[in-house]
Amino acid sequence: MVVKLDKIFDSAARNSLFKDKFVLQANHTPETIPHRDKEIEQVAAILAPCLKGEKTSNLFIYGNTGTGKTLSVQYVKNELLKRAGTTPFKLKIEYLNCKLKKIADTDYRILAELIKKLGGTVPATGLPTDSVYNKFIDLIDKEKQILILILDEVDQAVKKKSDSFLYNLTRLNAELTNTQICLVGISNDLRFLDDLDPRVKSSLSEEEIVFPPYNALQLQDILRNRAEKAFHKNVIDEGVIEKCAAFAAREHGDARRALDLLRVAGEIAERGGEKKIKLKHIDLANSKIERDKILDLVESDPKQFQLVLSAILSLTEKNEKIFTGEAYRVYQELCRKTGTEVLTQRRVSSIIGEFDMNGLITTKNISRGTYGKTREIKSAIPPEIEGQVKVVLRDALSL
DNA sequence: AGGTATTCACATGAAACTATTCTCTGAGTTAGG
DNA sequence: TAACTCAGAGAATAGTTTCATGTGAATACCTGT
Repeated sequence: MVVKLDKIFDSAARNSLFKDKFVLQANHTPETIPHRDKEIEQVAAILAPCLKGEKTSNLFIYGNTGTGKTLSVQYVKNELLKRAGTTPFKLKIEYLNCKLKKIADTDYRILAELIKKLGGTVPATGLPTDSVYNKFIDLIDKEKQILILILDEVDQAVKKKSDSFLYNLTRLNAELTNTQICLVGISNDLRFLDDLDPRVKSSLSEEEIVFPPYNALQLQDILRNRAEKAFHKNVIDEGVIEKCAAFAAREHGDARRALDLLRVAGEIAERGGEKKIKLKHIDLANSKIERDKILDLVESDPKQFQLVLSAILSLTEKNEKIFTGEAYRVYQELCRKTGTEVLTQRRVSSIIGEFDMNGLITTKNISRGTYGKTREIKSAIPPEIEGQVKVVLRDALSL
């Protein structure tokens, strides 16, 4: 055993393809952001008045995941702060990601987090929300300053709660005497603004910027840029970058996805003891990412969901087409075996609906005449992963 | 033959219920003055 | 005496059940030829 491990460690140390893997990680901030000049300029133009001590318009930014929204805004933030040292008043810019669970998915938590970032303290729990608001107001209104709040993934914060939080924030300026607040909302859901209270909507989106997805050529640039720093020279085979970009472009131009792909491909090549990243590694990486995504999803689902999925998978073995009724019967069987309580068909039906949403299965409503109307269920899990999914399910359910 | 009525096996929606998590209030505690 | 802490009451939420209503077409049942 020891000998074997030694070998592994040795080879890992010897022929590392990576120079700096961190560059490919999602949270890395590069110095240059290719193909976003126009957007960055727009953002900067809108926020620039804050350098003169004026209140800027609230800004709302849309765009799919991996289109550089967060990156661009962070970049502008840093540039503004660099300049801010020379201004006669204070300029503060706070960035907050509302999606991080357990940190900021209720207005209380978001406020608590903001207060913490601004140097105040709040008990983790126990205070009424209004008093936290007041504390927040006190804290920022103590001195004359301009505060820019960047709320990343605002849609998440609003989806859970109501939009009252945003409403309060937009009205905040009225209560402040010294400080001016500007809001920058970032969201990847284009429809998000539509089901917002009109008052909030108009006030939050005084300005709007849309970040379009990257096309394949732009993705190539981005990848080349980063690959140069991430890998040693000449480790990337001909066409690899192009293929990476093409894959990611298919996925709505998601740059994050492209970088992941390249990184995982690198890891696979390295583990295989190869000196170069080849085209086949991209394919392998693609299916690995896909596989991990599915396995994660399956693993983190609640037990009842796993039971339903097990039922569907065990039926898939036997025949191509599955109907809700059959699936429900097998599911009941499984519940009895595992000693789990049986959910109603109504619920199982909506669980199946959720699987459809996640892309684990596909369903189609069909009518079978006298034999009723039902959903035709097909597993969308690639056959080569199915085995692993089953193992995960078996472990989780201790079958 | 051609038309329409029925019927199946669920889908889909809305409301009600329930267990768990959050928020809030006031009593008790601490610490500073 | 003001500020903090904490337990328990009450509110909010997520997950589920119950009840109600809808649905497309194969089949059964007419109806007049």
